[in-house]
Amino acid sequence: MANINDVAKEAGVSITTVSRVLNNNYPVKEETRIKIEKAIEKLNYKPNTMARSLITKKSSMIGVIVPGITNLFFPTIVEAIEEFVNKKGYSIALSNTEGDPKKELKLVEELIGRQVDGIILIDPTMENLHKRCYNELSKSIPTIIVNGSPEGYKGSFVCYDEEVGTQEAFDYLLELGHEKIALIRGHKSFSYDIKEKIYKNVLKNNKLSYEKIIDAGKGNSSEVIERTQIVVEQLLQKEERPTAIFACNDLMAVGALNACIDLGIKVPKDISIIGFDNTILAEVTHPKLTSVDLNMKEIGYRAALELLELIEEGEKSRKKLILDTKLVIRGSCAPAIK
Amino acid sequence: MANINDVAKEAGVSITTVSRVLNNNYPVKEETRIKIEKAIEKLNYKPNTMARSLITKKSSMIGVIVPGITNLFFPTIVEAIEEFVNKKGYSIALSNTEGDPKKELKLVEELIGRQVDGIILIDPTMENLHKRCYNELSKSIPTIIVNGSPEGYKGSFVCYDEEVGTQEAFDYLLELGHEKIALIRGHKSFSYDIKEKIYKNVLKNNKLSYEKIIDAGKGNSSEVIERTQIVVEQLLQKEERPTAIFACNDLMAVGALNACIDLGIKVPKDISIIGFDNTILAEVTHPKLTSVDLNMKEIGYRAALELLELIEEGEKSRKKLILDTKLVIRGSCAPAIK
DNA sequence: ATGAAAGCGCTAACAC
DNA sequence: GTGTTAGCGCTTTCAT
Repeated sequence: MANINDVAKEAGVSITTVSRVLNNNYPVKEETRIKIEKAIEKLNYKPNTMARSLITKKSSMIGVIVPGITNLFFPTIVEAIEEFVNKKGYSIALSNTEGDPKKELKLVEELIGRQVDGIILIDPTMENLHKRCYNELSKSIPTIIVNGSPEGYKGSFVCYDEEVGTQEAFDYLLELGHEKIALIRGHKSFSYDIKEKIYKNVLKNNKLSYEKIIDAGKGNSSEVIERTQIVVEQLLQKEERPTAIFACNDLMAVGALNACIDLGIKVPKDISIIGFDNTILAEVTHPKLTSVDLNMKEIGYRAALELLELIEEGEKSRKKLILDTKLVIRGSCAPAIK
Repeated sequence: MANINDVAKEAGVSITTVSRVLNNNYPVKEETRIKIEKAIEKLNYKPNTMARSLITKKSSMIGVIVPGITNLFFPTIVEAIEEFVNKKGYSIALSNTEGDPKKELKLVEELIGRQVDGIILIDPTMENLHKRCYNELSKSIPTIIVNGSPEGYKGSFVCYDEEVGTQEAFDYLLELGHEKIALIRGHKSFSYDIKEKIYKNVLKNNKLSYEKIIDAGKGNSSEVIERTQIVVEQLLQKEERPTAIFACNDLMAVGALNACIDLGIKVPKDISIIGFDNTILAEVTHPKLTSVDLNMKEIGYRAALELLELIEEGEKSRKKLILDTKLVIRGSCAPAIK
């Protein structure tokens, strides 16, 4: 690969002058500029970003860390980040933790070694968050945490208000007259815990005695659908049936829906099902799922926006951004049958 | 940020020695090593990957370019790439072209400027492919093209055999006795064209006179579902109805399915629907969709494997890898009613 | 308007 | 086993 020296030689000028036309930051005689541009063209020269970054201390790279690219809503966040950041001249380095706290930490180190200008950490593990791993980090490099429990984290973050969104979903079910509501959740995660907490509050505050919490196990891909279907079928064959099911994500809602269809139970006439995350799945089922929208696109956009501000204007103060969720009403809920 | 000089000073040795314990490539006295390790720890020193790469001419970065992260199957490929490559000590830089040929070219240049060790170009635009934009590229830097039409491209690639997969799907419908098959496709793309070609061949070879090609328009997200639903509803209300629908992707298959459900047409009893791509959508509908699996995970894995081979062992010869597709039979197809 | 030279943080000859 | 030094490709003073 040709370097700046080759170009300078080819054009018969010094490397300084080449650098000047490259960066267009000092006056260069039109004639010289043209000579240099021709040389660049001829040699197919591309400036070495790394050498440049070494001096300028700016890599124009943003590190983005996700727990899993195939989780249905992360691509939306990542796309929004990429779009915004790219317009401002940055690229993204994407890493996948697979939910492993150790790998998460390792990847952060790696990104720092690569001199990224900032890091967006999407849904980091509770473990690392609780160990306060990221407080120091956020002081040494611009960092935004997305959608983690902010608990104990002293840096900037953007998240959705899971509590409010959950509450809104339950309120909707209550309005429809449901008194026997089951909750489907997955294995340990802050997100499930908080929903369970609200669920229990709702039961208490409304003096509802029916309480059923079902665990659909681990994972975020299609196997959760099958597993949910099995446990929900068991639930529905017991004597006291819920009139509504609150699923902690859309995958579980689909599983619940399939269980109903297979048992000949009509949704929403006999049972209402409400999902969470409002992924594309909610638009695919029949009936379409009523689901809580997390506004992932906006979250990605805001995270990127805040990060670039942090990078370009320095940390003025910690930013906490809590975005609204929105209940998207489709066809999977109906008034409770008395 | 501390640098190697700071560490050397702190430990009272030369930077060379520090470099040696960092890379663990030359013998260093145990005592000295410990001193240095302590200094590294104390200063929270992380080697600057860029400076290192400048010398070694190796960035350990792989550039991955996709037309859209939110397309349902790209995350699967990307994840497979990330997983493999990461084990071998590489990271990935991910860019999104949004299907724009200009942006695609720009992003390639950018990655080269960043000194990536190799590039995986997923589903590049026909436009750039036809302009032979990537023949030179593949000579100057290890490059794998995934899933493009290899036509005219002289470098290495891995793709699935769309023709065979499509043929297999049609054969399956024929076996089931279908003679009136409609095709739903989207706007111009190699992938749609090839399916249409096979479709027409099938009709000709089997002397089938029913021919219906429906265009569901652009895009790869949920709006395609709605649009397909509308056009399919129109189709089904005409006098001569197909007994089977071949959808060029799962989104379109879902749209077709929804159209049937809304019109009270039973799937698969009255109409069979076959999808393509075998995304998670195929497992979500009811009935579940019979769909052609493209083996995206394997594709990602093989692309990464071939690329690293290219990088580490040099280009021995052009590799063409054509992977098998697999028809996944679920519940959306049944024998034709006569 | 242009060039010479220093130096970003690191590795790799080469000495000792 | 350790240090000195050159230099990767570039930007940036400082001269001219």
